[in-house]
Amino acid sequence: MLSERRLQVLRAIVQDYVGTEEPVGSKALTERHNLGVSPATVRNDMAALEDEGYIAQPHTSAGRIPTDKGYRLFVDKLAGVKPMTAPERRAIQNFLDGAVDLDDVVARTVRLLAQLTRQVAVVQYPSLTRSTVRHVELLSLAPARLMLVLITDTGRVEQRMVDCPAPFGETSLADLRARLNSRVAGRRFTDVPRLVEDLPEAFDVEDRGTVSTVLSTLLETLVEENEERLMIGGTANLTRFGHDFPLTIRPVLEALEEQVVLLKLLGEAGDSGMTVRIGHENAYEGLNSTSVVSVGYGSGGEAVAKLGVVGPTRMDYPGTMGAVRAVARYVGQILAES
Amino acid sequence: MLSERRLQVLRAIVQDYVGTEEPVGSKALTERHNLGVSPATVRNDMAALEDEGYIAQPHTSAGRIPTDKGYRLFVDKLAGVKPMTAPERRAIQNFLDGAVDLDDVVARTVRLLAQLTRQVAVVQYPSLTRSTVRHVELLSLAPARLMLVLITDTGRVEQRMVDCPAPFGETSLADLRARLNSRVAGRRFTDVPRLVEDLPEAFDVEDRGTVSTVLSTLLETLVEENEERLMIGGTANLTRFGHDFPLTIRPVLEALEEQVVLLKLLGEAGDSGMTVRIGHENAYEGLNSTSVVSVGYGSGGEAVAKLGVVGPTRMDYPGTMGAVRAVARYVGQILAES
DNA sequence: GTTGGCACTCGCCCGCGGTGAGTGCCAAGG
DNA sequence: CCTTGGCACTCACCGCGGGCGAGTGCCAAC
Repeated sequence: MLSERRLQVLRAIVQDYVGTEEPVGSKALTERHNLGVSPATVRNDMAALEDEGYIAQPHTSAGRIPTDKGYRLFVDKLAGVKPMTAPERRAIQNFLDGAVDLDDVVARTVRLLAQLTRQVAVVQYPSLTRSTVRHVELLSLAPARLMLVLITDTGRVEQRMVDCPAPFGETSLADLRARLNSRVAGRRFTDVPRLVEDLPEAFDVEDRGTVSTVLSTLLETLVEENEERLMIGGTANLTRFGHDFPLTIRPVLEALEEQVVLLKLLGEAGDSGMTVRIGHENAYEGLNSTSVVSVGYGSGGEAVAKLGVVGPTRMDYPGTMGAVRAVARYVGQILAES
Repeated sequence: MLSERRLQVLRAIVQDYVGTEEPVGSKALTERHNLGVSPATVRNDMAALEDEGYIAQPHTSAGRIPTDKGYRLFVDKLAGVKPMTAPERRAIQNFLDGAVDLDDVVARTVRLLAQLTRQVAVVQYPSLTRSTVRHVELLSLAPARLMLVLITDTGRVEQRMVDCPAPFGETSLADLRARLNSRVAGRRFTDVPRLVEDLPEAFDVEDRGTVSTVLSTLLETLVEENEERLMIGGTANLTRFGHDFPLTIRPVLEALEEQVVLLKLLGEAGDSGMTVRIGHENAYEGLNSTSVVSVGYGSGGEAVAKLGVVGPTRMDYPGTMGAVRAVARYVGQILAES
């Protein structure tokens, strides 16, 4: 177990390194933080911290930098979440309040997060599986061609074309529309399959084919759109990454373009509370020198999607976590209002 | 006017520089291209080309690199568009054929372009103003709350909430829906305002407020969504930019996040045929060291939107132009089919 | 107009020593 | 046992100078 002072030394190292981006030595530490001990003592502590794997030196006779393990300890035990200041909170609210629709909310959230944290922001669209159906609409485009429109409680809209096996009259269409909505409106997406199962039986034999087709298209939409979308922004902040550019930045950009990777990343994070994944804790290799801070957000108490930021392991964790948490809260409020 | 051989020398310089990324000298030129003259002669030609501003030397006693003006001449007079090979064409078609909806078409197009050109791809969503209305749908969500759904011939769907000044009965709703569609279905978006102008007059006095609200929401949608969306991809290719990284790449990433800038960029390009903007020809300062190759695409003979790539001025113009043109054609086909 | 020769320029590479921040170790003191 | 000052050592970084070589411009000859 590490003594209290050694933890303080680790904290000081992390803070200084995050600020200066340069390996920090014993002398600089004692000068900038009044630890009440001499550099020699700090050196002993640093040696101990290095033995335990919390810090490392890039090369002999240089200062120390935190390891992933060091950051982990820092985040878990040594640092809190820095709350936003009142003006910041007002700015967040004002900025998000101007949004006109769901796309706009997400777009604004991304910009905001990127600006606040000066890092790459990732925002997942509210998930379909956890939402409820607001309305299902059926439009007749041609005698044997329908359009199915699905509207969610989060304001998301999905549409699909349906080619009918047989012509489908306006009366039948109105009937189907009414029955469908009475069964699924207000219900969770996951419940829909069960709720519409026996619907074809209520129709004439000649219409059953079409009804079945419509239903299977609806179910497909639920499944397909379960491959959720997300929006990213602030990639220009990657240029502040470090000195050894191309090699660090390239895999990150590649990862950011692979939505599958990002979704998995967000998905792996815990469902409740904020998750911080540091360096090699990220399963995806290209993100081994980055940290991901993510949190769920939603209109009620329940999270419908996640958002977060991707930045260098050398990041201001308390500040970043504060910003992420605050933004998630306000987005939740906005969604609840609309 | 430049002699034929001098043009050939310029062409050779561009080709070599694009290949090697290093200033090219007279000796290397005569070795790699059989120009039939000696290095000394080429030196004279190069001096002339430099006088005219087509090439420049980064510093005294180094090889030459093309200037923006040099690239311009190369693109206009010296290079054609390199057609895609048959296997490439098949690959493009196969890849795009798998798309399930408009979003997917755009997403696939971006990936494809980025991969083919190894540069940053930009694809604009088919524009609303140039499209026609397929269908307008009105849904009653609450007694005084409607949802307006607009479906375009390109498969795009936009939705808006409408808060009615007064309750609106189902009969009136069906009436409005029918009248609206009979007037605007199949018509161009730009014609819609004129076509619905006198619609409120056909309704009872108590409904006119709502009808007007619906109509103005519809018109707003047309205008607002005129701020078109686009999708970008392949940003990881920016890492292949050059040696002086951060300074070059940062403004480009910033420009790419500013959709307004990109849209303006695409908008400025000519409406028909392929446009190449080289270096300082781009109005936006951050893109002064990049070239933008863009072309319109559309389902019929008419362009409904644009797509293109952004890359270093030192790019393979014939190959890039070939890829851009080919992709635009196939996307047009896909849109026409659906 | 083309060519070979030639002197010149200048960026790049490499090895050099000086500098200084930082370390590890040790012996002395609380 | 922990802390502290002292001290020798390491090594990245910086600036300097010289050799190298690709590339140039000029010129005289063809």
